[in-house]
Amino acid sequence: MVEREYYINSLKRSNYKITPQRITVIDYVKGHSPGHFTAEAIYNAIKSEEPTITLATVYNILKALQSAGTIHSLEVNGTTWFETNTKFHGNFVCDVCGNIYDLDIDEASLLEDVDRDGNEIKQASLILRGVCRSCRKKEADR
Amino acid sequence: MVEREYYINSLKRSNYKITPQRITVIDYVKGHSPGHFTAEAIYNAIKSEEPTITLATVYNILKALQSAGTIHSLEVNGTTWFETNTKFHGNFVCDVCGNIYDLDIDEASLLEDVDRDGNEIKQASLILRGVCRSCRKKEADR
DNA sequence: GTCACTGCAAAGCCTTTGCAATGGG
DNA sequence: CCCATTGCAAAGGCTTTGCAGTGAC
Repeated sequence: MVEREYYINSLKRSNYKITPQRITVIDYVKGHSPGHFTAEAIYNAIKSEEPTITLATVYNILKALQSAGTIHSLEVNGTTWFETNTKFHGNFVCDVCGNIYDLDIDEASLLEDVDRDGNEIKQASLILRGVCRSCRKKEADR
Repeated sequence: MVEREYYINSLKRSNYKITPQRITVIDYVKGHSPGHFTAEAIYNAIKSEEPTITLATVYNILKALQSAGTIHSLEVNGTTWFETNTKFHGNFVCDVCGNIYDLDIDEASLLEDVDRDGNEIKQASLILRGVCRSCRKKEADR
């Protein structure tokens, strides 16, 4: 598992300060990795531990973590999801239950043949949609 | 170029009615293909021709076209972009100028090795981010 | 001591909804 | 004719902003 220090050092390297609120968010996402989180879900999960924190602060922290390169984000149906898996992969979104699953995909083979046309690619995000295994099973049972 | 009839027939096949407003939107996106449009940009572009149309109606029409399978959408920085290119490809978003460019990518080679794990994949959307050729040129000139 | 961060409230942006009137099939 | 669609206004969901007070370094 990735250590708390990894997130802290990355923040420091990008000139962010280490606050208790940031530690709490780090511990939460680190403890639930790999996974996919909305700002609100994180807020609800940690507010008992950090009673004065607000949703705006959670957004602020997630932005800092993202800018430090330790988390990624993806947008699905108008809401932003964050994930600790920064290695390239596919995010499979189930249109039935809304869950998001990681799918292994080789970035090299994906991008090696791309005609970049002079553009500089810094990041790639693959979103797949469909029906997940468990929802297909439920449908079959009806 | 794809004909107007293609969009109209697709709508009919999905039991949508053909209204003047829908024709106007179809003609606009068809005439600007391939390209990437926000609902608001389409609304602004066509409101002189269709003076009573509202943004809500444009959203409604885009939803119908998407559900009929003739356009795709992607979310970037909180706003939805629509495109007529329904063949799989990468959408390269320039983080400097905000423009979106299509990149050819072979879907087969991308997905052939994926362990689908029982999930049914219906759609794939690849968003790439970075700095586009023309913005790199501008940066180099400074 | 300074400047970034927090907490709070309010605003902002994009998109959807509710509803009466209209018109396409 | 009927029901989907339109136009309008208002609401809704998610995210950001402004600002005073606090605290990390």
